Amino acid sequence: MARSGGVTIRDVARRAGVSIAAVSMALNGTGTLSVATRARVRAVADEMEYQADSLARGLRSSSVGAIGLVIRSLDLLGDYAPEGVDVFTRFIGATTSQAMARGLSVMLVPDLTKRPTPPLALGLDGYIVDLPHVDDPVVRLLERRGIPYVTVGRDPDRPDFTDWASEDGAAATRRALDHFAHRGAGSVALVRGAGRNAWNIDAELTYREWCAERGIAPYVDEADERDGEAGGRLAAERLLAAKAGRLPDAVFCFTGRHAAGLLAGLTAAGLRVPADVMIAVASDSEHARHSRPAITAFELSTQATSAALLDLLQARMDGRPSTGPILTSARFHPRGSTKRRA
Amino acid sequence: MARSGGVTIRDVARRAGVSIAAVSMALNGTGTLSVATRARVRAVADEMEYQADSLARGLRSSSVGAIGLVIRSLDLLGDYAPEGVDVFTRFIGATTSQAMARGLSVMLVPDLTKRPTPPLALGLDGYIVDLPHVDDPVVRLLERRGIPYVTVGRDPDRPDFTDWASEDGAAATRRALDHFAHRGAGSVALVRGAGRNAWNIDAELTYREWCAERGIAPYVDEADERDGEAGGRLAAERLLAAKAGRLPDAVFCFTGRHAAGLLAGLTAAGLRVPADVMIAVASDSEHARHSRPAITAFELSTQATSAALLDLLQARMDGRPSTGPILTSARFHPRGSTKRRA
DNA sequence: TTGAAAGCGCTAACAC
DNA sequence: GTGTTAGCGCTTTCAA
Repeated sequence: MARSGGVTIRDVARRAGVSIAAVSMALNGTGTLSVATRARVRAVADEMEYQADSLARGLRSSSVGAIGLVIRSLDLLGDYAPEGVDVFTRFIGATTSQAMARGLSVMLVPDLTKRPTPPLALGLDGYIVDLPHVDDPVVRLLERRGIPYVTVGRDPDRPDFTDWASEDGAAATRRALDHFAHRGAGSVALVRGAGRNAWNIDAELTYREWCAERGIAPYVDEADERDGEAGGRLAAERLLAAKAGRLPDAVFCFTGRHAAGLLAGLTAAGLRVPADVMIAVASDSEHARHSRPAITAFELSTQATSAALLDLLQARMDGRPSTGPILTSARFHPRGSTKRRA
Repeated sequence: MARSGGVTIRDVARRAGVSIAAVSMALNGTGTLSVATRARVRAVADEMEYQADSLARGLRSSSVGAIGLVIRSLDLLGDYAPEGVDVFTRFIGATTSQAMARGLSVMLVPDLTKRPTPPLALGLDGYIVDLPHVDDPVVRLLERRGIPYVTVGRDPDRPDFTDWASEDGAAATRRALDHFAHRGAGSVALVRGAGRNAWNIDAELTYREWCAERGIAPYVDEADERDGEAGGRLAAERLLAAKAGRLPDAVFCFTGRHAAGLLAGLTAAGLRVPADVMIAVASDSEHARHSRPAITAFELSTQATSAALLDLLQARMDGRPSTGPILTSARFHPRGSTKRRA
């Protein structure tokens, strides 16, 4: 008791001289009550500042008015506030604001397949899963439990699943590669993340297509997201070792920290950016903005993506048909790292 | 039913050949059960992947394993993902990560005094209130309901309340002002936010003290946080009008957007920064970093503050005595906007 | 050492 | 129209 302030439906019923059922109906606008009773009950409830306990209500009605947000990349990173990575925190803020506007609360949930399961995690009305990876246990769990969910980026395992929204990664990748070409790059390398998610998989695909179209030999390296800048530096070393004399004219990275590490690694080896090698990154970040030179990057359309996701999720929760997938476009910010004469 | 996956305590009891009470006791380590029974029940529960429904559990035990996070500044701003403001989203990420490490879930809650009350809001175990303002209804509500809470920044109304943590605003303000003085500033103006919170109130106090110590006439202006950059531009106009011939050598702002607007306004009026006027801001942000010149700013120690708050909150929830308040120190980043010869 | 039973606060059938 | 009643899944006396 008392958790919701002491005053329960029983108190209101007593005071209004009706049954608790009448109170419930009056307040929820259900059942068949006379207008008079309904009004009187409402008045009494207001006066007593009665608030239905959402726990108890949820227990009955299987709906608590809250959704969960799982950021798979952070689960894998093992750090929910990584330095210099504001992509996720922005996304969280945007999603929260959009959800609140719809009367939904948002709960940040860490990998809910790990024990102990975060409290309330399985009681939420729905989920947004950011970047599910191949064979993702979180998606499997939600699926098995029948909890509605939508994803950021398609589920790599289920081409038929349409409840997802995402930045248009293919468009961004092409834009970056064209930008390189336009700035005189003949060969372009790619440093993708290690995570088996749509973001990494699809952008690599786009890159390979683009190379094929131009008869360029692709060079794809992979850096672990968890390694952060160090991962980028390792990629630089591998690149230098592999392509010794014939370094690519440009490198496209997927994460800000890799890009920053790559920049540092190449610079340390005596190369000049952008004169010798250009660098661009698929998602803007502190690292991209603060490197010297600043790294050309895409600013994600977080607000639009969040709104799309909530539209999709609410449709799912209400049993309406899916209108997904929904693609949003990132804004391109050319910076010093690609500043060459066209 | 089914909300937690279909398998209930009843199923486990049946399968283990015991009563549901025995299952509850076995799993919670309560009551007096034989070691054998306890073990057997646990085994069965594991095998069935049984998970207690935290809603139902909360209904009985008044504890759901989740805390709420209310960001008052965002409530007032009316926008939960304002552009160029990453202070809050960072804070949310940091708090969530720290909470998860302690087995707590975090729910982001908008102003819970507004109707309709966000679901679950009143059922949470405790709250972190970011920057309560004078006469804050959220604090009053939590107080009245007896829900444990801690605040970021002291509650301006209750000097005796010790369950708070914060950046050391006084130290930062002094540091900025000294930095100005060291760079040759004889007069310094202040542009504070309009919010009646500890952040604004205390920093103004520090500023006035600092001025008094040096016999400098204080100039304090106030810009509404909701106005963003435009608010800073208005402050610039007022400053130009008020101090016509004798402009201050430097201005200290409290928010990144005000600082950026101020910079834009002064520049538009033909003034040069930092040559004519220096600018610094109390909290780092996109605007501070991206302005030209970049604006000298303090990078808040988000992680440390979050950790401190959770320590305090857990103490409160467990009924342990308070060890607050706890102050953390922001890191100073001198940038172009104060780049004058010392 | 165990089980039966009484609720937590609420909603939704079903009687009246 | 309105009230009675049976639970939702769980914890916790209290008797056995």
